[in-house]
Amino acid sequence: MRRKVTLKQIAKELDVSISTVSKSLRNSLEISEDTRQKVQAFAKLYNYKPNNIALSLKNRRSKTICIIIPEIIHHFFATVISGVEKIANEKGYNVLVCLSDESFDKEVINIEMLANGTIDGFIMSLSKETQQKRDFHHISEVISQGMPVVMFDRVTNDILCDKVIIDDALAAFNATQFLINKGFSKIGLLSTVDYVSVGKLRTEGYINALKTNDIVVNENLILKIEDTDNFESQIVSLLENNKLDAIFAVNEIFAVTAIKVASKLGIKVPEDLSIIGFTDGIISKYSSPSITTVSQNGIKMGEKAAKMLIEKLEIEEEEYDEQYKTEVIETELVERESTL
Amino acid sequence: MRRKVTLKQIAKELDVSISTVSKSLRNSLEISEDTRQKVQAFAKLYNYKPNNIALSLKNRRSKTICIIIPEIIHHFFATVISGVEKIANEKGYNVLVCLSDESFDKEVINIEMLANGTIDGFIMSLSKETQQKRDFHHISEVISQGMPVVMFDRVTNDILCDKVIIDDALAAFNATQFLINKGFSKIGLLSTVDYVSVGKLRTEGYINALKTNDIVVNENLILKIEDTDNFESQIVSLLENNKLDAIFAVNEIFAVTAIKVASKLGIKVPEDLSIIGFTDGIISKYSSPSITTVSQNGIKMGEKAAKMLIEKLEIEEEEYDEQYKTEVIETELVERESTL
DNA sequence: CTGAAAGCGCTTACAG
DNA sequence: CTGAAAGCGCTTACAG
Repeated sequence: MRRKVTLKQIAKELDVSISTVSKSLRNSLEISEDTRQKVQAFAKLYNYKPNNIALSLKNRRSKTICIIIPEIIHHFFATVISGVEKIANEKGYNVLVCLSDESFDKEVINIEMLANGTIDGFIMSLSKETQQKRDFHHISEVISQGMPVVMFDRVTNDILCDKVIIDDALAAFNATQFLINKGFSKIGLLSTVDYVSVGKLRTEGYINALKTNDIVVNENLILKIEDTDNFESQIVSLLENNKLDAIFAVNEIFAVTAIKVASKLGIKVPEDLSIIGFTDGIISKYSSPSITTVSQNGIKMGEKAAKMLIEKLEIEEEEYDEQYKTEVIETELVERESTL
Repeated sequence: MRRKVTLKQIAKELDVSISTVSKSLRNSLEISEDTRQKVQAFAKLYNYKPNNIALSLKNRRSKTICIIIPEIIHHFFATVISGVEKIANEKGYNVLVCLSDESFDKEVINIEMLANGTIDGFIMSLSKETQQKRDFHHISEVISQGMPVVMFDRVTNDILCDKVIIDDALAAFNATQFLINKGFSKIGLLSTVDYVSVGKLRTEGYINALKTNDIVVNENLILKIEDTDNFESQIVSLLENNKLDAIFAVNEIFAVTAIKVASKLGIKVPEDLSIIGFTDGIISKYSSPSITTVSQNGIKMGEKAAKMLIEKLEIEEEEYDEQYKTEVIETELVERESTL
């Protein structure tokens, strides 16, 4: 077991100073061609690689960014990670992925643990619990210390920072309108509880679409699902008690579960019931029937978020003007088999 | 924008030495109760947090580990991450998640980038390309420098290190036997190309089960899928040209696609065709019909891998004996709707 | 009880 | 052209 070689060791072996070694390796013109060659050859032989921790300390930046997501089960978040990774790696940054598991405490711990030099900035989507508590002190704390933060998807107006979102209300409006255009009027909604920002916005879009088309909003057709574990029975009642034409679901888990429930009740999708989901994930793609859905383009969101963050990181201190932008990424409706 | 406060600044403010501040904060008994209190109060007020990078440099360990996975689309890998995160966080380690995207080069770059101080050890599953090339120099390099590596799932015998696997051949044998016990003999196999270690082993298990039961192995019923993009048509031919009783698929994407194809061809699952998949992911759970599958217990694999890695990291240098273990995690067959 | 010094591994302004 | 020194932020053995 051979330990990693350091500048010091090379200097000793070659009987020159550490400075000379360092400069040689960085191709400084100060150093004679001769020594430079000698040092570089030796370094190569011993496979020298600078210690990144030492560089981080010296430069006061680690070239690592962290993305915090609520859970990995939603494929959308996985695609955002891919987008972030892509841009970050292109620009020479590492990406640390952290999971908050929808927990406020885990979010706080992650941030506090990493904000002390380990990483240069955060990209994050709020956990459910954080959105419910509306406690964002851990985030404002970090921002006030000069660490850039970019929020995506589940964001809050209470924090000033760069954001990458989609127009959730508009996308939901369009999806609902799509169903209305097919001639449907008894349209059910499977949404989350209201404190989840995107759930709330998507619900608004749905309601707006109905109102715009003079369809009476029937609260009985709206399910706000709190617990992800046992909502199948709620959907069963919804379908049994109402003769629905269509369903709009705010994520793909809800959409695919609606399909399962329908098939058990002998309701055919799409013949008897059309279903639109949200997020173009693997479930929507591989489900039978495959699911018509609002594509969020997580890759693009991730790329954009990473770009914004790195831009902030590489800006000169003096020109840092605390201007925050909110980028809205386009969505599109991907038509598949679950709608007529 | 208030920069993070350092020991130096506290020392200056309080007119004591840096050593005194450091010791006070670490509750050293050397320091008088009085100064200790004073320093701690001040530190709290200014929300002092030690700089982790400086600590890493000093301690020559970063308390971060890295998990490299081939792709995040397979839910199995996501569950392994959860397991690793859980144990790592309990033990005060950060987790860096890297994606190799099944690419050899990305794997090499990730490892080289991080092996210089940023992280203390790796947990990894080999990329397809790496398994195909059989080039593991980047891994042996890192191991020879004294950095512990734990491989999981897609491993190789060419590298000596700790490993966490399942008995892929046995699990496949059992799944196939399960189908045979139902009275099926025309059983198709959807596998990967042979260089993917787990695909090969699962294929072996399938073949063994057939042989053990004196069923002739028919190569026409075996599909070795190379490209994940366009294999639907291959499955179509398989089903059209052969009257199958059942299918064993080595991952859930293949299994769910078989269901889709079957339903398009008017073949009913499970009435006309039973299907067993591999990996208990969200697709298997939410598919209609839901899929009977071999559960790999990714959480447990991740937990075990993290435990083994951290154990190696925290062992005293002298007692480090280069003993490598291979842990085999139990699998189980989860029966759902896709089999009779 | 307090502090100066050395060191983790590096870079760079400065002196010679 | 080469090297000693200072410094990034911390810890700790040692001196006083």
